[in-house]
Amino acid sequence: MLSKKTKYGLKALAYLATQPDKKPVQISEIAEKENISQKFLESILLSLRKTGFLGSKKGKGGGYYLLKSPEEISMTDVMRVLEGPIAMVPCVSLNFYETCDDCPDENTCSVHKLMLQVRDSALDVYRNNTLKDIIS
Amino acid sequence: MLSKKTKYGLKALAYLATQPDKKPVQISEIAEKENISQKFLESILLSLRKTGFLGSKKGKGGGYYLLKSPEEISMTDVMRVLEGPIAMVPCVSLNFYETCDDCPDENTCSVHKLMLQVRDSALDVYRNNTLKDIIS
DNA sequence: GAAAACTCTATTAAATTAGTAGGGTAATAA
DNA sequence: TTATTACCCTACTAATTTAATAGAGTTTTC
Repeated sequence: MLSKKTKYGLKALAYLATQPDKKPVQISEIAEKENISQKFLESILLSLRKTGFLGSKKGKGGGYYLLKSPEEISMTDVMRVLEGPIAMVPCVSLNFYETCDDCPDENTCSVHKLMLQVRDSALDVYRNNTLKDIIS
Repeated sequence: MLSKKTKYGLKALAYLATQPDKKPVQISEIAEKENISQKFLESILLSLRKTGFLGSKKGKGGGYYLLKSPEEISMTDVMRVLEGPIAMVPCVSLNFYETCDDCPDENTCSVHKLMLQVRDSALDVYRNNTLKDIIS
């Protein structure tokens, strides 16, 4: 299940991407328009800023804005930052790999075999979508 | 993230699928070989029996066995029973559809658009894999 | 210098997960 | 028929994660 954090983060990014110019948008505006708890959104935007997706400007007339253009923002990167691993089990994760403590051999594990395919198919989707692709 | 329930359920099904004949296999044997808590496995096998994947036999020499041959068991069905919805958000779920309370319009929702593709790609994988395909 | 807006820390309520405990019931072989 | 084996069921719980909420603090800009 997709976490609210990811959902809200994606919506906020999409909202910023539809802005005509690069003028900062206030948290309160995004929160209201996208029906998101302002405080929760605050922490999400903060993490998107720390990971290089957003810039922020303080003071009057401040807010958040995209650091890159929407077509340069890959869903792969966004999902990894917001949701974490794309794989459904750590033993098939590219960026968050871990061995399973219960599994004696990955190569003969049926779960591994299936989840590898699921990961690849999900990666395909994310790699083929930038922020520009998903805004209406 | 894949739940342990699903993981264990898949492993148990795979274990049963590799049995030479259709002789019932005891819970204790599967639990031991696959490193699964016996009691937890018990509840998982029970749900697989109630949903028509497994048959069981009581008494001495009893246990669980597959009701169909491995190539007739689709991962789509298994995943839906063990893990629940394949979609990451209810608004793109085929079997567990729900509207999002926060979203005014699905058709213009970026999250919806992206998750629809993810669901379809996952479904593709599950539809193309039977139990037979994932056993080594 | 005051208002606007971002930043940070801490706390919490609810939900889910992954078990654990323990007894009860049914079927089979001997 | 009787002992054993193995399934069946309910209830409880510890740990973790999620989704906030509260409130104070800091920085910037007009």
